[in-house]
Amino acid sequence: MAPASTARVLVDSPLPQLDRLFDYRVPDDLLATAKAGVRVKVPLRSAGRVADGYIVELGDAGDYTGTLSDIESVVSPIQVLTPEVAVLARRAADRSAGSANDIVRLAVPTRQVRVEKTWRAAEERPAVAPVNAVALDGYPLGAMESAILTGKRIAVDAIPLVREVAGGVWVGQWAVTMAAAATLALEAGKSAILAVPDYRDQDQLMAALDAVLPPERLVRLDARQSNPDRYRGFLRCLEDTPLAIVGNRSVLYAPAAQLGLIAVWDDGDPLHSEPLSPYVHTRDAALLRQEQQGSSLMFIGHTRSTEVERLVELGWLDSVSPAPAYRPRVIPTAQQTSQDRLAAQARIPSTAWREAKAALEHGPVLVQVARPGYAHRLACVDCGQSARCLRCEGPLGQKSARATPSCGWCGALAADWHCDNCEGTRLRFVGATAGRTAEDLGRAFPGVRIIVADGERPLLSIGPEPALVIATRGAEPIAAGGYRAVLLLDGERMVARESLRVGEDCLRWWSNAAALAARGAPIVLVGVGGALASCLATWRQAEYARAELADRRRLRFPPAVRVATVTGTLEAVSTALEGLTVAPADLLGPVDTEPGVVRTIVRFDYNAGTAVASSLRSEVIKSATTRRRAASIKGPRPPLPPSLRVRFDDVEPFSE
DNA sequence: AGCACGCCGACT
DNA sequence: GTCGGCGTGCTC
Repeated sequence: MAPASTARVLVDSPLPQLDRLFDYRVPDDLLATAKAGVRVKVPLRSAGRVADGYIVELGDAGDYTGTLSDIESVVSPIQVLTPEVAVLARRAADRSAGSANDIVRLAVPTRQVRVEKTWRAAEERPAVAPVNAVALDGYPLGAMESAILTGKRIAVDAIPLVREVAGGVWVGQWAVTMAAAATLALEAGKSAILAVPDYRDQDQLMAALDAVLPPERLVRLDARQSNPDRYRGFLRCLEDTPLAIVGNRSVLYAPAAQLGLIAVWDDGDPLHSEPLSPYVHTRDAALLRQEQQGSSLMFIGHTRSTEVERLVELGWLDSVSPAPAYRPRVIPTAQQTSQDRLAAQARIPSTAWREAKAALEHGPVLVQVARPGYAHRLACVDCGQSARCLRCEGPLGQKSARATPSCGWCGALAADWHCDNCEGTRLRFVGATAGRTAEDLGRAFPGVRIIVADGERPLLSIGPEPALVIATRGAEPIAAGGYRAVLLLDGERMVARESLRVGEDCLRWWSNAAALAARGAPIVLVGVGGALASCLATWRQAEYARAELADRRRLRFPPAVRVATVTGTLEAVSTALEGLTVAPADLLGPVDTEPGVVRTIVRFDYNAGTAVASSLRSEVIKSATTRRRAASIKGPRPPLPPSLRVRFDDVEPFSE
């Protein structure tokens, strides 16, 4: 067999028009090292002489008929872009009208020559001992085991308790469940990819994994590591030994020997949403990779996102619940004034104050508060309900004090607005109420140790001693043995946020805090009623997701449909949308975002996704290769018009 | 992005 | 007759 002398190369360039494979000839002296997946340098007539890239495949040239250039050099013989990841990058990019390169940049860390040398020098790697799976407690016997071993896709309700995994180290039980699932995959000789939204979750999961796996089976991959650490971990993933690979969203693109399990914790957390182009959400990356590699897939959380609920209803995911069921003791409370003067000053209702006071005899008490400040909104003067667009139910806003209110989603002017609750016609601004301070709260519990945890004062865990822990939502420390009581104080303010996902988010914040309580400890939800409060109290988060999804179907909002936001000059956006001949797709907008820039939201059904993505992708390429007009004017450079930008499945425009 | 090719105004 | 302006298009 003649050695393959043609290589198809993915050139590392952010330009959308270069996002395809280029054919190069492999010169004889590089035949030994020019394997699929290696980094190479290749000449590109323009774009600055030589470009970096990866060999994606070897063998036959494509349909290109010109003379091929030679690969200039092989940067390193390590095959860092594995075939699976190359395919995944292409698919993820295609689905979101982006570049495979942008995904590859998340997938392959920057090269560290020293690290690479050490790794290659360690030729004889010690044989690793087989892994013994640990029992998966708290679920129907065998349900999870068979799902993981037979490549099923499941949506798992986490057990809302904390557990001690080592002397004095406590984690959420979800982490123990995920770690046990990973041991099942490893025992079967397969790798596991475990994705969590933030570093606090990552620490918990690592602690749970440390307790059940030897260190040589465990790899952490995340952006906070130093470059050498990250590259060292990455290289270990390239070895043949199956590993548990832990990280945040980009871990979904890690190379993994014999991938057997993908598990995603708390997929509703917005940190799973990738902020870099092409903005692929962890959940979507997980779904793509599961489909491609046939591993098992597990979404686990205390709440169910509407996206996961949709997949459950489609039969794509099977629901798994704990057995025996455990339900935290949630006490919904109206906002009634406390008898105690200091508690009343801190606006703590009497029920909450009494529960906390009693619990503080025995251990720590968690007080969850909202983050300070939130955006102003318009509401009906008569009944106080949030003002919504009569056409699409989007939130109304005002550009200036005298301007006619308009919809933040579809841009429609609300000139003859009337309240759909009480038929009132007058609007007013609702301002933020001053947040309660730690001092206010502390005064209501004289003599108690106060601990504050928020963005500025992060705190991962605390001991079992009595203390009042005041934490902003999402920053709650884990208490050894669990909190003796949990007060969810600012529910009313959290619910007032203007967002499509506000209900889901609140339920998630409250449920995650409630899961930090000791078994049977009271969890007091203050000042919130309705479906949200009752779903929390009955611990039926899936039911809430079901109702929420039904609403979104009625309104054609994501995730009942998919959306793409198209941003740019009015001219660029309208040209792009004229080219979009796909039905069924409808448009919301255009609305002005900043001077000279408009945004239109394209809504379409899931089965139109491929067509919409490829159509918008070709418009992006067209716009990137033909916009030259503004540069011709002499003198100080005019602000260059932002090129056409497309972002799929972003819910942010529905959150203003 | 860069860089080459290509078709109209003032120059040795 | 050419030198060179930057609009247009391509990159294996």
